[in-house]
Amino acid sequence: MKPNHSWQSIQAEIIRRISERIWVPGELVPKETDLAKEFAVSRGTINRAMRELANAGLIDRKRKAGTRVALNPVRKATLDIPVIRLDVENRGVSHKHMVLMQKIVPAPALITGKLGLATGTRMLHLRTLHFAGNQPFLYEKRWVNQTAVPDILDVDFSQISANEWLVQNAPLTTGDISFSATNASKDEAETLGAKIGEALFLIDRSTWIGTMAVTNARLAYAPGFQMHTSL
Amino acid sequence: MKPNHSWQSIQAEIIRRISERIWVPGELVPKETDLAKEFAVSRGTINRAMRELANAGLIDRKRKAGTRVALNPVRKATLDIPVIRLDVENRGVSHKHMVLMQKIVPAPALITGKLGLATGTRMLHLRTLHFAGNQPFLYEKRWVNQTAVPDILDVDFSQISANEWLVQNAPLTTGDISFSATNASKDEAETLGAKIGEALFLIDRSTWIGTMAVTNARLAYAPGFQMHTSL
DNA sequence: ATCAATATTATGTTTAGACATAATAAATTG
DNA sequence: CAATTTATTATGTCTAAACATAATATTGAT
Repeated sequence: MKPNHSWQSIQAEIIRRISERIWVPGELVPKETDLAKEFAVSRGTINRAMRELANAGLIDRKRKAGTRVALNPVRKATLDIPVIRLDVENRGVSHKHMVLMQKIVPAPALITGKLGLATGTRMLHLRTLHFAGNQPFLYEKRWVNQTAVPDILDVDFSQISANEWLVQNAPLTTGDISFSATNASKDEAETLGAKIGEALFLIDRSTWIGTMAVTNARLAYAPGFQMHTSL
Repeated sequence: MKPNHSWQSIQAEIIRRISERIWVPGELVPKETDLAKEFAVSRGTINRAMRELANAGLIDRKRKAGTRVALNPVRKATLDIPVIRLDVENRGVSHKHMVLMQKIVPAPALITGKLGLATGTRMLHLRTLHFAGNQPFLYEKRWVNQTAVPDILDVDFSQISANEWLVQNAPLTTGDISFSATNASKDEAETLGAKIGEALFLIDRSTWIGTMAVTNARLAYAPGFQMHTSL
């Protein structure tokens, strides 16, 4: 039998029924076998269409209990976290970076705490200023666990930024990110060409390979920066 | 034949091979039929395991050309955008809100511009202060297109916040979000109990149903707010 | 050699059937 | 009646086979 409906068209129809309240939030929707009959497709196709909507939080599915339209659909925004160089270049300007500091010292407790390392662990500390064209774009303070990526000690960071080296050489890390706002310190203001106290967008990211802590980066963006995405 | 490998265990193994560089970025990986043989599963199971990795940007797949490990894996962070009330309650404190202003006036050009409405369009303007426990949490300035959701004019916003009403009554909107940082204005500082100039985390969100603009919300979070997610 | 037509191929989708699993409902027991 | 066991059921996963589709590779014509 040739399919009159692709899983994508069925998914679109399901979304329509939810958005137009033909299927009411909190209520059961027809089961897969019934929908399969209605659309004249196999159950697998219905399952494919619904599975992604469940992942997206639009519907709640439970074995035996059936499928319900979510009461409070949690909207999910996906943020692409590209390499900083590509992030800059995608804005249509050239990227360059400058290493302001590079040393191996015992990391502060704040950092070892976040990464779950012993206090006083000696780590590679880097401060890098990234430029978008001639404008300071991002001030990066990074701590790297030498034990996790020993090769990093041989890297010439004037050639490749630590950010990019790590993405290429320690891919597929797990991690967590937090976004916040902070008033520019004197150091940050001078480095980014901002005024002291000016509001900066801040990303704090810690990454691990398995359970091995790799790096913590504190990214302070120049004033006016916006991170943008669509729903 | 009973499966020795679930699609998830296969996916984990693929991830391992990529992260441990057994499969090198840029290089072709074995084709589905070969992997199916190796893991003694059907091709469908391999496809299921790989498809999600392709969506996640970890691998690039092309018909006939095969599958390659992505050169610059773009990490994707997914942010849950829940109803503000649930966001607060998930932090373990009670939520309440207070409507500070409610009026129907011609919207400023900044707003109509973002939403693609005619300049001077009369819109419902709301200013709402959300509390986490007794602490101001979020100052919301919202513009609503009455034409898109006429029922909103009858809503008692002391009972339900505009945010929650819209999530429930105008679900499945598309939209875009931008995140930034701003220095607290006098109004914002007084409302949120912050100091003038203090750095505030800002979310600006515009939503549409199809091509019909629904609302623009400017959410200024109290100092210290962090938005958190994992990779 | 260059360009267009054709064949090949890896992934994409779908089906019908089967069994697994989790959650509920029903039946049974104390 | 409450607590436990058993049956039921909707979703979750998997298979083997088939056809569709988009790229690439090859062939053939100019």
